[in-house]
Amino acid sequence: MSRETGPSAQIVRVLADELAGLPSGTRVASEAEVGQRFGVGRAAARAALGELERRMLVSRIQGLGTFTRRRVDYLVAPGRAPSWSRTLREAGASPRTVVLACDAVPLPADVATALEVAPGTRGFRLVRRSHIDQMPAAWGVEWLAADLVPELPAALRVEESLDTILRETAGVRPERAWTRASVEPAPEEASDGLGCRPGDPAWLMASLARDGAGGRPLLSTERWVRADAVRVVLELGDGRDA
Amino acid sequence: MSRETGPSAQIVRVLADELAGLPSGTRVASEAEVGQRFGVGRAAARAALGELERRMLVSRIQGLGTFTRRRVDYLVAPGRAPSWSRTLREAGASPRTVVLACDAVPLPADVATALEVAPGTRGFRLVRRSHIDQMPAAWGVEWLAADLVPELPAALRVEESLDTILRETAGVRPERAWTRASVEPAPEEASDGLGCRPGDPAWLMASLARDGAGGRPLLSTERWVRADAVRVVLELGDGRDA
DNA sequence: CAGTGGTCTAGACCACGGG
DNA sequence: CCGTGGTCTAGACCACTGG
Repeated sequence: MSRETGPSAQIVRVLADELAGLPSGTRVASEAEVGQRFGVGRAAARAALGELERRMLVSRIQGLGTFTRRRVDYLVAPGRAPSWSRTLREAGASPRTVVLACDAVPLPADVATALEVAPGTRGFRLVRRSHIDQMPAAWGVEWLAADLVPELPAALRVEESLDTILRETAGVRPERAWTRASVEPAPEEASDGLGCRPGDPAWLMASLARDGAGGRPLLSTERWVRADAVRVVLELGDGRDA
Repeated sequence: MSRETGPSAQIVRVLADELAGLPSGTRVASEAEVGQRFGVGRAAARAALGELERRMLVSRIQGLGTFTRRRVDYLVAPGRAPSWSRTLREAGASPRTVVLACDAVPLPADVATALEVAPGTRGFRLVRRSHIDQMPAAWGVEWLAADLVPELPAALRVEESLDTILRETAGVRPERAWTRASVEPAPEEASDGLGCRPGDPAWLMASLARDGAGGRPLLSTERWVRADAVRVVLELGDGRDA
């Protein structure tokens, strides 16, 4: 263990230690600065910084520089509220969500089945991107029947949280009924929405929320979540164990 | 979309298409061959092959070459059997597990608590590595009380599957009671066991199995699973939804 | 031994973002 | 405009694998 394969491995270790204590968004030395400091060429310095990015310790932005980044914990477990906004706020982050599209359309067959309504029922197709500390972190499509919140577009201009809108306007209590999650290299469609490069690891999460009172399906979502922005933790259990 | 940032992006697309149909383990062109074929230098060819590795389409082994690789699906859901071997065999893979350590020791406090026995109770600390198609895929520690299978070391020399041993020797019916899973850059400890490089994305899965009849805790595990070897899919749900 | 991937240097041009 | 990261070339040495 701890084999040295070259100078850059040592640089990675030194920089990773130094970064450990810094707040999120702090500027990190540029490739040229790292090269001068450790007496290596640009390629070695670049390899070291690239390794830090692969380990999700920094983000590198062309034209801007390299910055420390934190991963926010996002616990998904039965019985927990399905709200992205609230979950992240409780974790100390400042989530922002922007609406990219909010179209009233007939629900496609598979969505209608999941929402337990007749195919072709009017609904909303919502495409949104969520940011954490100004960085894109999640992107995806959400579907819901139109009769739940007929004035959804107007409501979204006032309140970002779909969970809150459903509670206060539709008078329902959304609960996580079903979720499927995995990690995939982001396809181009997703990396565009996430502002990352194709192939970067990302969570693909599909879920269905039901009304706590009555059990009516409320919301069907399929979202991509950047793995370098959110540490998704999934918990399956009978509740007896910590 | 589909912006061209350089020759290597095009090479990636071409090679990814060609690889898509090949069986797992097929040899892929070397860096030199790719460079000659596409008329680029070794750096560009290397970048393209590295990108394919990042996308989990190939494995690259120093001194050997580059080979296609498949990811095996591993569905984790409530009610599903917790057996690694059986789950993967059903997925069409040939799992092998080697025992790295099997020590009879007093169970440490946290494990004893999880297994609901008195601290210091005699138990087995099992360290194992699992392979899929001869490639290391999982590694980790498993704990169980010694009275369940007093002859565990001998039993493991005959039967690889801990699930089978528990069923046939201890007469219990292991069921997944609790699981926590996330994805982390593999720390050095884990990357050694997994035969990958530190920082490669890997699943960290902790779980507890209970006896289906009686509910006694049987097995507490903490395993690392290579994300490029296994496509872990987690499902939380009430069973009403597909 | 030859061939593979892993690392590095030196130098170049480009794309991007901010002043 | 300058500095940033992204890409590329040409060339070198090394570590590892198999025959």
